[in-house]
Amino acid sequence: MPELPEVETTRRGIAPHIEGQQVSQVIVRQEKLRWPVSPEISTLLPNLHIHQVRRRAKYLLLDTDKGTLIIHLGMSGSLRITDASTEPEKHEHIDIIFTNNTCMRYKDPRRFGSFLWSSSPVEKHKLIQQLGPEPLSESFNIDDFYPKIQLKKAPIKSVIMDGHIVVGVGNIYASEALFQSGIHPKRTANNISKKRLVNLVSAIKEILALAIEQGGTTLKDFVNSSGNPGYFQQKLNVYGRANKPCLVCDTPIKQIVIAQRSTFYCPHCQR
DNA sequence: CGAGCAACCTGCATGC
DNA sequence: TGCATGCAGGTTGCTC
Repeated sequence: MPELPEVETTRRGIAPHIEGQQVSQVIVRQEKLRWPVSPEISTLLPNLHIHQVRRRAKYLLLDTDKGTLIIHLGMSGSLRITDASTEPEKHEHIDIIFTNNTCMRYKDPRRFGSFLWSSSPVEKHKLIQQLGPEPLSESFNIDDFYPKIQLKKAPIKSVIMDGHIVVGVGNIYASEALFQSGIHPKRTANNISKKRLVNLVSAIKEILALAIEQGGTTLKDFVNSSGNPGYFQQKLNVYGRANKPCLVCDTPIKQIVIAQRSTFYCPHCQR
């Protein structure tokens, strides 16, 4: 499920339950994720306090005195808050249990996610260090974006999904942002006017911000729920709407493949 | 170096 | 009903 808005929604859902809490026990039922679960999560994390839950790109960062737990939800990962006495369901691979018996439980059927440990500072960690700007921050702006784009002759959709350029734009919102800004997903990145790229930057910010805002409404269900915020009933204009009429011009939406990922666009609205 | 794509997994919808 | 196939919200790291 996780695109950036889902990860941020997860962060907001778990933070009030675990910030300031002391870990009492960690249970790893399945250590084979995208990478093996770091052993420090079993050996070092117990007895430490979680000071803060942060997000960088689609990574959740749980800070302690001795380092940071880096969690990525991959394609199918989710976290929920439950009680340590509840029985784990299928594919619930990891429990972080706290001294007040709260349990943060990780479920991930496809196991593309990760639980990694970083001795502080986490900003130096291999996976974190190379990340581009946060889409919702000032550091993602046209003055930095435009010159970077001039070096790219890949399809614009691939470029906005490249975490070195900007983080957090996943497959769904890439299609949606390009529709909103009227840009054909296959258009060569360095062949787009600055004016249109200004619109693209705005579209990415608006779409992600709206999705996060709507995700907030699901937070009340975070405890003892699936913990899966889903798609927020967000109105998707093109994603998943192959052959259906464009909501603007009625032209059938097209589905193509770019860089092995399904891509949706309106051949009339997007050039 | 950039671009393309194989790989890591399970679940689910579809078609024969 | 059973089985094969294709597809799925991510990202690294390999090849060319």
